[in-house]
Amino acid sequence: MATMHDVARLARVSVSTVSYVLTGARPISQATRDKVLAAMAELDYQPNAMARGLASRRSRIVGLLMPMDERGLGATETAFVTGAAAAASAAGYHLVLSPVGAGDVDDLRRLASQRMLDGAVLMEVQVEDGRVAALQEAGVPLVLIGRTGDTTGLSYVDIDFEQTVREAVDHLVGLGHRRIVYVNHSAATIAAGYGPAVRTRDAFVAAMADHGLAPIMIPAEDSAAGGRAALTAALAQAPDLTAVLAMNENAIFGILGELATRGHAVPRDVSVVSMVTSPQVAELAHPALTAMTSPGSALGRIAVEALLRHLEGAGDTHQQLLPCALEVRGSTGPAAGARDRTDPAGSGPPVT
Amino acid sequence: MATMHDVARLARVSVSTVSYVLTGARPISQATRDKVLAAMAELDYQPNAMARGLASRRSRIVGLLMPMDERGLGATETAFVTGAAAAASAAGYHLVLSPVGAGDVDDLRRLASQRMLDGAVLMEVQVEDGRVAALQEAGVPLVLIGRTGDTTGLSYVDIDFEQTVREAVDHLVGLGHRRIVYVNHSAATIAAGYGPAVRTRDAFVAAMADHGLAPIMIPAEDSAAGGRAALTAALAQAPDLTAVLAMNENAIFGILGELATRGHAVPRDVSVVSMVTSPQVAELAHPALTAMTSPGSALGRIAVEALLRHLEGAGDTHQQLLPCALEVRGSTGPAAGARDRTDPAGSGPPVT
DNA sequence: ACGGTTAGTCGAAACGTTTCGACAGCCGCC
DNA sequence: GGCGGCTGTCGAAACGTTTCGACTAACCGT
Repeated sequence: MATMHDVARLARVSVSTVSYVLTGARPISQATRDKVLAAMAELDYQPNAMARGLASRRSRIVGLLMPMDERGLGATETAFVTGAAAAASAAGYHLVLSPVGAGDVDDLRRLASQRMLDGAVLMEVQVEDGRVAALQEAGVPLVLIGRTGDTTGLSYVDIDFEQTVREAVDHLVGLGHRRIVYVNHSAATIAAGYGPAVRTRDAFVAAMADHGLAPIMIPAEDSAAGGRAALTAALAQAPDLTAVLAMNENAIFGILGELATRGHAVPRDVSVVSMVTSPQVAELAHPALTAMTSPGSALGRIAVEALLRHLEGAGDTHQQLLPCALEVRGSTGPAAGARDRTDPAGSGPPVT
Repeated sequence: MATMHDVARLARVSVSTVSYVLTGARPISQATRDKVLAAMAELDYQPNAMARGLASRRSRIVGLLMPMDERGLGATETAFVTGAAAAASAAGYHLVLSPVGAGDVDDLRRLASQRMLDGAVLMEVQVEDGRVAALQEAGVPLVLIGRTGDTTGLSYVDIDFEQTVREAVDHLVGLGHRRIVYVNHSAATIAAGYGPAVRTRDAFVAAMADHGLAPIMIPAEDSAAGGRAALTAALAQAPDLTAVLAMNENAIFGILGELATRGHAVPRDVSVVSMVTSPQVAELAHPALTAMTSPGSALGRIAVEALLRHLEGAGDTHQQLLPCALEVRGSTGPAAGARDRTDPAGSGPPVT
């Protein structure tokens, strides 16, 4: 394995000159540069990452911190990971995947003190998330995918849940639906302060209120069984429901199954919209799900790019919300009897 | 940030003594050890990962190399990743995620020469995979998830496709099915030498032959649309099919959708078995899919553990096949008319 | 003609570990 | 009772970079 010394000797320059050619920290004449580059090429030189990291105090490694609980990742979270990995790689950085949840603050403190990470991207951020303080104390720049409660001075990228819920509700109301049930994550998840669950809940209440409608909300465990149970509960609470808006990628199939079991046809009897969903998942259902398509890998990419900008010295915070895009597929249609009904809220007829 | 020097000074010992306490490379008296540990605790000392890596020529970082193409990862591959990350983390190693496919051999050569990786786990291994040679030349230990064509001297963990296909076919034949269609990955994927596609194809032919049955095989693009097209093709080729065995996690929902569209009830008219599938995905279908449950995160964990054993100096190769476990759910049942039929192959009646 | 920049290069000192060689003391054993 | 072999510790030399200070030569404006 060739070192800088070898390159310097072959090019008949000093080691520092070789370094300057590589880093550009000082001007180097074209002639010298060419000699050095030729020597590098001949020796097939690659800088030693550890030595570089030690001397420069920059590892060129960023961490992707995510809880690694029970069930692994959904399709949406997986897209964050691949987007982040691709962006880091494209910028010449490395991405280490660390199973560090909001609870593992001690592990994180240890990790951060090792000076292995130039910066970190946090996934699955809770409204109160100890990881933020731990990293800040260790002086590790960070960007969130998601948001804590108080985001002053913090950089984040998140889904614009307010906007997403509003569009979904508008779509359903536009189709004439009035009795709309919102199926969220589990009660425990909501209580734990999981941002998407909390924010969509509030946004749903607000969006329904804007249309003069009463919000009906049911929590669901993240599983097909949870979805079935949720739909059963929903029908008990609102037997006349005509639409379901679901936040829960895992429960949605249980909801569809239970609807089928009970003989409710989709979308004739009940319309279904899935929120924050990847197109692949939406296509799995039959009929394919009308869904709010999540920005997916773009979110991971933007987070990493913002982090790298911080590492290059940019001091400003990057705060950005991306909406999910409504993609109408086969699971939504006009509300049963919508044509016969007057529309006191004034939401116009379905736009085509 | 405290360094070893600070610890040494506080404990009134030499720097090397502190190092020996940490690494255990030489014996240290209990009294000295206690002094040093106390000093470390007081200063909240954490070793600098870069310095350690440089001096020891071991980064404690392992790479997880996977192509990062179009569609991202399926649930099964995601499980590999989380399993690998958890195992690495538990052993005090870090796991870097590198988008390096079988084609990006030059990138990999560069990465390997940087001496950042102590070892690597390869995912999505092709039958001919240039990454193996690149890593071997760079002297980077590796473990495959999957297999190349020639595995002499190579460590790998893979799914036992032969066994898995055999069990799936036995299950269907045991239910009286004779006309069984195998839906594989796309023709291009098979042609590219993607191991799972090739091995299951061969295993299906063999398993069917053992039962005296003719294999019917259809490739499918990895999408719902691909599944629909495949089923259409299958029915054209074998209108009397009673069972579908599908390798393709993405196509399976298209197959189910097309069956529903054509009025074939599952499992009354057609039984469906999904291969190498995670339980969560199997539960998404209605009825829930009878499936060969993939070892999931265990595969990633075992691969990393084998790699770390190599790094600790173990010279033997680790070659292991894990079968998928048959989990009978609602998508399989007796073949239509099976009771009236004699069974010349001697496969007994369905076991209950 | 002269101080003041600037471009270009060099040597050496970090960076924070691990590891090698040396050595002191002690034990047990022919 | 000298000797080989342990145990425990130390000092110093790596490991392969980056970066700082210094130096030379050329060039500028006056």
